[in-house]
Order: sequence, then C-alpha cells, then structure tokens
Amino acid sequence: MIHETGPGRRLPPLNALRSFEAAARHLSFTRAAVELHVTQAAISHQVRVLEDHLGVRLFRRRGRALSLNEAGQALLPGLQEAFDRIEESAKKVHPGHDERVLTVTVQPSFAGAWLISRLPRFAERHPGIDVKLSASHDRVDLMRGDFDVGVRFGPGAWPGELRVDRLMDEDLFPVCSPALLERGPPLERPEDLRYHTLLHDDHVVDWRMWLLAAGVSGIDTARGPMLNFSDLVLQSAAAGHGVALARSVLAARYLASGELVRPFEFSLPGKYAYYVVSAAAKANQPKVRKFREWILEVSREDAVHEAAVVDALRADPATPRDGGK
Amino acid sequence: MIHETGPGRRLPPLNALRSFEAAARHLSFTRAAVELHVTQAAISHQVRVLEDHLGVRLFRRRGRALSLNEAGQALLPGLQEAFDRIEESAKKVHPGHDERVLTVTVQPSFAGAWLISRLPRFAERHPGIDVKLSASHDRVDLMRGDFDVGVRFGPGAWPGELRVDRLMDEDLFPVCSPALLERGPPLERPEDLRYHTLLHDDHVVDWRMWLLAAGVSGIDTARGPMLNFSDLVLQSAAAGHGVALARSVLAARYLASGELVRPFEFSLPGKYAYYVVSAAAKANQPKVRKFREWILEVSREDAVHEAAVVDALRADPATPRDGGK
DNA sequence: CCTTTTACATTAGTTTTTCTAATGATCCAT
DNA sequence: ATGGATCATTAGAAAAACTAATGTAAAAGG
Repeated sequence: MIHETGPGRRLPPLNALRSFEAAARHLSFTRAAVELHVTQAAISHQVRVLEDHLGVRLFRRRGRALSLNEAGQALLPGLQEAFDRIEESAKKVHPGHDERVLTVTVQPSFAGAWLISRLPRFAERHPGIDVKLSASHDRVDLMRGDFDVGVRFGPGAWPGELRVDRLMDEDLFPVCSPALLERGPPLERPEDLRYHTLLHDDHVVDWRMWLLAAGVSGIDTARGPMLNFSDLVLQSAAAGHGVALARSVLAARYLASGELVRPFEFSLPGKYAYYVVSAAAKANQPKVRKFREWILEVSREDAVHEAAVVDALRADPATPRDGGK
Repeated sequence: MIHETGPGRRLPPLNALRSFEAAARHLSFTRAAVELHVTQAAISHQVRVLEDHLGVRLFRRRGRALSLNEAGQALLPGLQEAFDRIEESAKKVHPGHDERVLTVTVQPSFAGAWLISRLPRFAERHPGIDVKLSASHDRVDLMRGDFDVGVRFGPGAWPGELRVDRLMDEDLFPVCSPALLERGPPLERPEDLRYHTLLHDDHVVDWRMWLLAAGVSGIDTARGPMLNFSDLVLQSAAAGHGVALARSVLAARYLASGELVRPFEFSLPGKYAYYVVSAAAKANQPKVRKFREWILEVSREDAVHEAAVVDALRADPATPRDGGK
C-alpha cells in the first residue's frame, strides 16, 4: 500500500549474529556467554532476537542437548566466513594494534604502593582487556606511542598533545612506627622531632620545607640516613629506625595496616600530584577510556575509604584494623 | 601482568561497521543516515566509535569533501564482501521471508472506515516496514501463513495457536443525517423510530435486538431497505434516506465529520469486538510486534480523542468540527 | 569579498537496546 | 526419584545508540 524502498542493505541484527555464531560454534549458550564475557541469559536473548527477526528457529533445544537445526546449519558457514573476513580486514587496517592489550607505564613506587593491589579489580571489571604494566623510573614519552596510558607524578603540565586527568593530590607528613611512638623519646609536637632520627629520600620530599611550614626551626636536617627509594624510607621507618617524611599516597598502605602511624596531624600539601596521562590520539580508544575511568573512580572511592580508616586508627592506635607486621 | 586469553573472535563493533560501510559507499554521512533511517549525528558517532576502536581514522574530512583515507580503503572491500555474505546467508535461511514487508488482512469495512486513514502514521513511525494491506471479505487463515497479521471482528476466540489482542469494543446505536434530525419527523426517543425508515445491513447488526434492549416494541423491523455492506448503510443514512443502526467503529468518521449524528444516547454494547490476530509463531517478529503495538496504541489514543469530539458535537450539533460532506 | 548553503562535529539529554540476576522449567544421569 | 546441568523467562539496571540543537568549516553564489 505504502512503499518505501531504500536501496541499502538488509542485514539482520549484527550483534545477534555474533551471539548466534558463538553459540553455534560451542553448541552451548553457556560457553558462548563465557567467550563473549556476558551471561547465558544475554546469549539466549540475542539468539531469540535473531530467530524472531529471521522468522525461523535456528537451534533444536531438547533439554540439555543443543544442536543446529536445518536453518541454523544453513546460516552458520556463510556467517563464519563473513566474520573471518571482517577480522581479517580489521587486522589489515591497523596491524600491531590490539584493542585487548593495554600498556600502562608508572613509577615503581606508585606501582607497588597503589596500583598493583588494585589492578585485579580492573581485570575483573574488564575481562576483555589485558593490562601490560611497566614499572620503571625511565621517563617515557607517551607521545611516542610506546604506551597507551601512564600515571605520572608532577605539576600536571607536560608538553605535547596529551589528555591529562588529575588522579590524586599528595600531602607530606611525618610517619614512624607505633613502637617508636610509644617507647621512643616524646613525639607529640613537630618540635619534638629534634630528638629523633630523620629519614630522607632523595626525591621530591624535603624535611626542610616541611619543618618550615610547620613553624619549627633549629633542627638539623642534614642528620640521618638518605635512601634511594621512597618505599625504602617508609620501610625503614616502619622498622623503627626513625621518622620519615611520607607522601600520603605511598604511605597509605602502611597507615592502613598499622605499620606506620602519624605522630601529628599537620600535613603539608605537596606541590605535585598524580595524573593519568595519555596521548590525545589514543585517549578515546575504548580500552584507554575504560582504564582512565576505572582508575579515577577507584582513587575517588579509596580516598573516602582511607580517610575513614585513618580516622579510626587515630582514635584508637592500639588496635590496627589489619594484621600489621 | 594479568592475562586472559579467550579463544573467540575479535570483531570490531558490528553496528559501527554497518554505519561505516554505508557512509563509505555514499561518501556522505548524511546519505548514509537516510539509508539507515537515522540522523546524520548517529552516523558521525558510529564512525567515530569505529575509528577509536581501530585506533585509526578511516575518512579524510576536509570540510564538505569526504573521502576514504588509506585505512578506510583497506577496510571497505573486505567488509562489503562480509556483508554480502551475511545477506546471502540470511536469505538462504528463510527464502520468501522479508522482514521489511508486513502483510495485513482486514475486512473492507474496517479498512475503509478506520485503518486506511491511520496507516500513514505507521509508515511514518516505521519507515523501514512496507505494509501490504489486503482488504477482503474472504475468511483468511492466519495459521496458514498467508498473512503476518490481521484485524478480525468477532468473539475473540479462534482455533489455532494465535496471539490475540483486543483492539476495540463495538457499540450499536442509531445514526441519521443531521438534516433528517432537524427537518424530518420527531426523533427524540427510541419510540420515535416508528415514524422513520430503518436501514438494514445483512451482517451482525440487528435492529430487533437493539429495539428490544432499548425497551421499544411494536416496530416493524422488516420495513426498509437492506444493503450489502455496512458502509453503504451508513452512506445511505448520511444521504438522509433513513436511520441506520451503526457500529461505533465504522460510524466514527461520519460522526467526526458531522455527516451523521446520534439522535439518542442509548447504545447497545456489541457482543463482538475487533481483535489484532497473528499466528503465535510470527507474533514476535519485529515487524509484527511493531504493527501490533502501533495499532493498539493508536486505537487507545483515538478512543480518547473521538469521545471528546463526539461530546463536543452533541453539545453543539450545528458546527461540525470538520468540513463535512 | 561577503553571504549563504552544505555537510560534518559536538554536546547534552532521551530513548532503545542489551545485559544481568534471579528464578523457573526441562532433561539427563545417577 | 534426586541432583546437576542447561536453556527460558522476567523485571529491572546498565550501556549503547540515537536525536535535537548547535557549532564549525569549506565551497558556492552573488
């Protein structure tokens, strides 16, 4: 009665075809679901959509036994060739590009103190993405394309066409072992630091600046050992060797476990922060976007959570929430 | 660091591929949008999704001029072959099945009085579906697969595996031309019908039953002409030849235009109703579902609307809302 | 040139589709 | 029979796709 041609193609629902192909290959909705990282119900729905669209059943369902009926058998081979062709074409377009592998570069201190323990959560949420984490001090140029995304500590402004999102701010405050606090010389106010060994690391962290900000003078900041890595300084402090000036992100796990405590509240906001960084050209790739969104979300959640834990510990330092050392 | 293989395929987003293919074929997002019955923005988004996924641009956009770049040229041919293959396979599965053509069977009276004027709305909402309407008195067996869907007037219970939805109830009431009401013998109560010519059709409608229900006796229902089609009876009434016993659905358009009026309010609920019917096996096909949902929705809306119009006319019969005859 | 037209891009918000979790039904093996 | 495995169904949540409005840039027309 009413006519509307439209010269284009008449393709069945493509996502339903993908589910059907997987289901037909496995002869199992459940296994197809595993392959496609969805639930069995999703496959069931999609196959049904395709069957409704075509107006034919494609499977013979007899309880547990699943098999292709005639229509299904007619459909499958051509479909598989078609999908092969698509895979092949897609590979041709950008060889060496793998949308499943995400390469991430971070500093070792951040990897150990923060990222490693959280990465499993990412793998769980995005089982289709395979993270390759590179922890290294080497300055990596994200613009050169060696890595998809990085976490950098710094002022937040880098040259080049980058997408930069602030991840976490960094505060500086002294930490020491609970034993030192209980049994060492008094350590109630910043001034008391003069009776303690100060542990130094050779990076950003600077006792002089902190003491100045805390309004304390006359303490010799040349005293005490200097260690190469931030984490070693914290370990040393946890072992009771002295008081370290900690960066909040790196110290968080020691504070949470009770291995380190903060003798005083005062903390100096660091001038640097952690940023998620990626080349602008890559920033919108799904795998990159998912990582960025995930890490920003986790850092937000954890900030809330850790603040609560730290508060609890401060209220009752004798019973650390976790096993401790 | 974390590894998760998954032996399956690695296909790009399939719907994005469809948009790309159409856009590449037309070398125009706008024309691709027309073909796929979506907006230009949708194509733009989908192409972008594909480009992000693959990590390469596929088009060269230079203002108005759109062309495939190297990557796009590498992708297109294989993709088209793949889509050809899919179309071919889908056709093989169910030849003679066309998901764009919907065959509908109704009685001529319903087609003319109700469906024809509303069908354009359906075409507008679902431009991808091409309705083939068959108006015929022949009893058609929907189970035999000759038609996808039908509208049937009857008791609502038919044999066979059918999906049946009640569409509209049918009331019986007398109608006549406004001229007859003004200038003819009085016609204020059902009793006054004795001074008028009764128009009969040979179908369901029966003056005897109506008069009985209205509590009037002693009127000779054998008087007056009998016509073959319900609509002819109404036309005859509109021409002032007498009073017809109308079925509400069929009379609605005459009432709306003012060509017919109801001399009294009393109406007898018909024992039959209109139903949307299709074979259970076809009832979930997208084209069938869309038609069913549409017709049910329209009938609901129109019921509300027409009730309002009829009320308005009853309040002021001299100024029909529509042009009239 | 300047204006208008045409076409793609972008944004925010809505709609539609897809997916999940829970549960049910069925078949098979023990 | 009973338990385990598998697909189906349902309602509701999450994600994807789409639209409308608007922006931007290049080409075409005066």
